[in-house]
Amino acid sequence: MATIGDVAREAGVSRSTVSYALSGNRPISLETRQRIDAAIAKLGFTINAGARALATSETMVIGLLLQFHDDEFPPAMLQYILAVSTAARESGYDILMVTDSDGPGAVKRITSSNMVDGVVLLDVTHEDPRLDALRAARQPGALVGLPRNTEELDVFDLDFGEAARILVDHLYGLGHQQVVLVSPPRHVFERGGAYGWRFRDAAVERAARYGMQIYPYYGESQQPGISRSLNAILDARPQATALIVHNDASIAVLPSVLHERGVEVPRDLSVVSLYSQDFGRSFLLPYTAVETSPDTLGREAVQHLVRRMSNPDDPVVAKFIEPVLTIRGSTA
Amino acid sequence: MATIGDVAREAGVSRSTVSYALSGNRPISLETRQRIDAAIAKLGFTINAGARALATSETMVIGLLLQFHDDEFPPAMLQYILAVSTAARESGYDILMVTDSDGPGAVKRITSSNMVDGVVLLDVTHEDPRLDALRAARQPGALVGLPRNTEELDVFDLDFGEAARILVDHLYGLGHQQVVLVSPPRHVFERGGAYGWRFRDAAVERAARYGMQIYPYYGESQQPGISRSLNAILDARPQATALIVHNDASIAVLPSVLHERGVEVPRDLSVVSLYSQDFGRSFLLPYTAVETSPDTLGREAVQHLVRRMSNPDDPVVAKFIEPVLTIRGSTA
DNA sequence: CTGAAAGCGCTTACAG
DNA sequence: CTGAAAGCGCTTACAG
Repeated sequence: MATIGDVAREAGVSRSTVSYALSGNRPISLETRQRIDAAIAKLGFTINAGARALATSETMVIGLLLQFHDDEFPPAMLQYILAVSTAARESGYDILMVTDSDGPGAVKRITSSNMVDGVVLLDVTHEDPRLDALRAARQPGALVGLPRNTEELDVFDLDFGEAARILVDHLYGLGHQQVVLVSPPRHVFERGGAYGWRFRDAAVERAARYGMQIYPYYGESQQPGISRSLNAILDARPQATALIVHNDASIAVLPSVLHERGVEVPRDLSVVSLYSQDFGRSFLLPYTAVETSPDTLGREAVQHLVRRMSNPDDPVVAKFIEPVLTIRGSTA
Repeated sequence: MATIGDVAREAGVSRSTVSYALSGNRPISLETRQRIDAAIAKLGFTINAGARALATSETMVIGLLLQFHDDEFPPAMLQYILAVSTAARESGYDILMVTDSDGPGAVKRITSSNMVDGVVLLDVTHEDPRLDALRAARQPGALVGLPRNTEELDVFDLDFGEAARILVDHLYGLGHQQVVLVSPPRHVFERGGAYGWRFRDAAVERAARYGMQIYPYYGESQQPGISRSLNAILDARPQATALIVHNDASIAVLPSVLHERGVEVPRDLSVVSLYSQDFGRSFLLPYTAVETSPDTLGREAVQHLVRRMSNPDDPVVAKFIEPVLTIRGSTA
């Protein structure tokens, strides 16, 4: 492999001049620049990323930490991964994707060995064990999901409380008094997926204020449990006129469950949910829903992370994406 | 950050001794080793991955190249990603995940800048433009999917031809004479997804040999097109007694389509398909099917890649995973 | 506008 | 069993 020294020799200049020509960090005369460009082309030179990283202490790599839990729904996760990856490239960064089951260990490993300039944590839980490792790291991090203690950390998430209020308001405005809520699986709550209770608690509180009856249930994440649980819930609350589904796996299955029961939306039952547009298109979900915006979220997290790398002392950010309701005519 | 020099000073030994203690590349006396371990613990030393990579020319990172096409089904892709990531960690490697839309450019970028020791390409097409870039690289690669020209490259894929024959044989053995085949979307064929025609051509040929009628169709990948196309296909071939579905998005939707049509499996129609067990569990697919084994495939690709890194002159490998039929009672 | 030299944090022949 | 030194391929103050 050609090195910067080979290029320098070929162009008849010093190595530092080649380096400066590459980085643009100081003016180079047109003639010199042309000789260097010619030498680079002739030798097929590409800069060695590792050597540059060692000299500059910048790897131009962002760590992406994720764990795939059985109670998650794959399509949703992939949306976040792609959003983060795309946004990172747009800022000139590559993605080191780490899926170790030992999350804290993974954070420590990639940060303390200086493999990355910063870290994005996906699917952050209430008491996420990775956070201490991240706080101890010299690299900054950006979280997707809301932990109990956000100290020192930049946080990005949908405003699930507001999402719940928007959906309850929407149903209340249409006169619904009896509403069933299907939450994420119990497992998600147990491992601290705060979006579960943030949504549920806000929905319950809002409904109470209006004097509505709301019946919260855990949904399931794996078939045949999903269909079974939806049927059981609907059987248990025949008087309910509306359904709020905050559960990716359940909403994906809902159309066939309702069809099988002979329930027509919105004639027999109003349905609202939360999911991204892409997700809805994959699964033919014609429901009025709050957009979950994994693209926006992933992109914001990366962009803020990149900004923080250069401005470590900026104030900590907690950004909650404004929920937007998309009316699709599934309520009456 | 503590460096190897700090550790050496703290332990009262030379930097080389610390390095050798770390790598285990030469014997160290017990006493020295203990002093070094104590110093490492005291200083919280972690080796700098970039500096080590520069000195050894080994990054311990594998590049994972993928592109997400609209005509693909997210859950299947995520299975490959996780399999590759897990297998890599088991061999001590991290994953640099690259999703650039410019695939060849991405291969060139990460290989020529020495960011990775090897590359896994997902979703390889018949005339994959990334292959030339890979052949030009000094790092080895492993492909998942079968290109026209496999020269110099290690290839891993399911044996789709054999999978087709197994399914046709199974239907023939049960006496079926009129069979509909739903292939991947037309787009997949057009961009060179060889698994589409490898399966279809083998199925057609096998059926012809038995004197069976087989009717191949392209499926769709996005709702509402998927349901619509399945209905159109079934309408067009009322005489067919069996359905072979080689299309992730279509098989996921099939249960609800058939239910809606009042078709009972296997009483009214026999159904066979290809999908992984995990995939079937996510979508409640009770069909007799060939297992697609993304886990095995991803793992094999990584393990061979790691082997090739140390043995660059081993003969090229083309490994086609043996299809295994899982009987789930959806045929009669 | 350009160059010589020190330094980033490691590894590994070479020597003892 | 251990150390001094050169080298991996860059960047960047310092000097002119």
